[in-house]
Amino acid sequence: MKKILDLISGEVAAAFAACGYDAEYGKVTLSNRPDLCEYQCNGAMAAAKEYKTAPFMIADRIVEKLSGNPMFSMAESVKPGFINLKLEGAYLADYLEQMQADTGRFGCEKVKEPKVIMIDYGGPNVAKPLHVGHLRSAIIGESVKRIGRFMGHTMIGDVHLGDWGLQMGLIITELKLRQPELPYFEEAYEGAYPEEPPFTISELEEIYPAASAKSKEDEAYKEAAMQATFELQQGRKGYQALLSHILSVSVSDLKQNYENLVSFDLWKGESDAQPYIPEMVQKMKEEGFAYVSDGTLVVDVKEETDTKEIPPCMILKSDGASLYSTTDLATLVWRMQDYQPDEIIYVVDKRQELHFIQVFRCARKTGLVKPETELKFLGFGTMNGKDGKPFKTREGGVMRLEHLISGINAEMYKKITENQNAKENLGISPEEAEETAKTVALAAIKYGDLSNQAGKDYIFDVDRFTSFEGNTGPYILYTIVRIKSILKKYYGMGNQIQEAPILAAHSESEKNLMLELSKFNATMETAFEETAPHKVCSYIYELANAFNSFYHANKIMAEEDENVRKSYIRLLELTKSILETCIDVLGFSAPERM
RNA sequence: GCGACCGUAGUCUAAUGGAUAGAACACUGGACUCCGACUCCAGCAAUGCGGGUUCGAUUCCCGCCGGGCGCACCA
Repeated sequence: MKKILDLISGEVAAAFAACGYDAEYGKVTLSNRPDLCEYQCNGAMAAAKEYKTAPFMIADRIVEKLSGNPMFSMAESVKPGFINLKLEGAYLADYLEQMQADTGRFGCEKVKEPKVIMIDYGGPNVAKPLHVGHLRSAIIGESVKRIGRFMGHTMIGDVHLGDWGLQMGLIITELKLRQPELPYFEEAYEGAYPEEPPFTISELEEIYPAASAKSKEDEAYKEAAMQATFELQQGRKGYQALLSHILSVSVSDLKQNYENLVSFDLWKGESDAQPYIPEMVQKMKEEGFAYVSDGTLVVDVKEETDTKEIPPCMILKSDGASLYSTTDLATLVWRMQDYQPDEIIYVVDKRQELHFIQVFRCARKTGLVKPETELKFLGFGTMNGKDGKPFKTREGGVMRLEHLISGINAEMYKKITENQNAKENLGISPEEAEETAKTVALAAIKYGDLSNQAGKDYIFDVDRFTSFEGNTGPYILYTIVRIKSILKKYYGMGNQIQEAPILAAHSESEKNLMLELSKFNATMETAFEETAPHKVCSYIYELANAFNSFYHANKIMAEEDENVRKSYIRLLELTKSILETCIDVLGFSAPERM
């Protein structure tokens, strides 16, 4: 289905053309003065210069041309040259009728040329617990993936584990110190390694920070860790076996922690890029891109238009070990080979932008990706606490993700049960309350994050996010639940709405709701094009508001005119479907009651 | 030092170069005999400073002030 703005623009553009002006000037946008009109066209002012005519003269002519057009209930020109429009109620009702008939899509067409888009998000480190820093990448990445999928693209989400750098060397070094008798450290060992890992997840989580701390104080220890990293990368068997243990223990733990939060299509890591490194490096050398500088192997990525010196992209350290850039580049090798993506989106902390500029430029220069493959850096800001500083526990440490989530679950559970006891007793059992609390808590967290522009820092305020009032996830869910409740009651009384048409609006609040509903397809499109989930959030907030205003201004079940009543119910159905579709692409869902 | 980013009501946040800068929280005042009042309605209140481009600037350009960030052998 065409977007309503395009349909309107079509009419207005035709009017411009009929008056002898360029149809391009007929572009219509949403009004920014809802008190005056619903849509506006500013083309007359832009056209004034070209045709050397006063803008309001042009606007007057266009308005005259539009008079009698069944699409509009109002078309007027306002000085200096605005063209203000209101949509005819019957036209809008018909548009919604078509939307509802378009099951599951509600008027939003899939793209004509679907792309294969890989999305690199999550980025947890093995052997380290997930902490709040991982939350944004997961939430934003998941939503971008779902929005893209809704638009018809093939979206492939890859967790891109941090499993290859110095951290692995640190763990090996520390483990060797603690359990030197293990066969993994015996270089001449020929036998099979044990199947059971020599540590549990909690031991692993303790080993890494301990090793990391030691390496900062003990130079020799750090040397050993770097040596172990290098040997692991060179394929030393015992270390490789240890790596698989670390991975298996860690990944099963990560999967558990990510459950319900996000779902990755691929569980690849940096280590999966290792097999591609030697050949990639060799090729870069042969083709003259890579050269030795200060003992390291680098590729220049400067460009003439740079306003500052962009350091070269480092491919190998002076000891021959690979590093961050190396695995990111080699990861591109297998991604191109296995999936031939048209685009790759990296959802990463914005502080890493320079690194990705280097990697992207290097990949292009050395031909790792096709020239037409788009590499996009979607940098997100820091999640701060109420004090405006990076989010910490009360003690000042890093907050584990599972603790953050369980804390909010408990908070929501409290609210739901308190409400049960206080005002409306819906007969929710403790078990249902617990499930519902999880659903609402997830919505609170995700909505709180996604309603901000990704690139900006934001304040994670538990009290605000979990509130049922204001621009919050729970408010959206409440609205959905309320609609479900009304519909349930309506159908429960044996009512049916088959064959009932959606009627033109009878009131301002109803028309406003209908106008909001009609924006669905345009919202999804821009949210995808701008990789901006926050646009979906502000849309559903406005839609929820429009619904609640309508609800208060009109009696739905008690409406006397049966046709009007049925039309109202159809609006509720459509509102519910669209809200549910939107929260689904944001990555959460609504309970039956709350 | 160099570079890029950000600066909007008390707080938090939105706005393809357009009209009177839009919400939320907080605050003030209203609305439940009724479909879920965890709701709704009304009010108060903001573009860091100074130039420039434009018919028109939160938006584009320049300078200043303020804030966090990044600058090759961590990831």
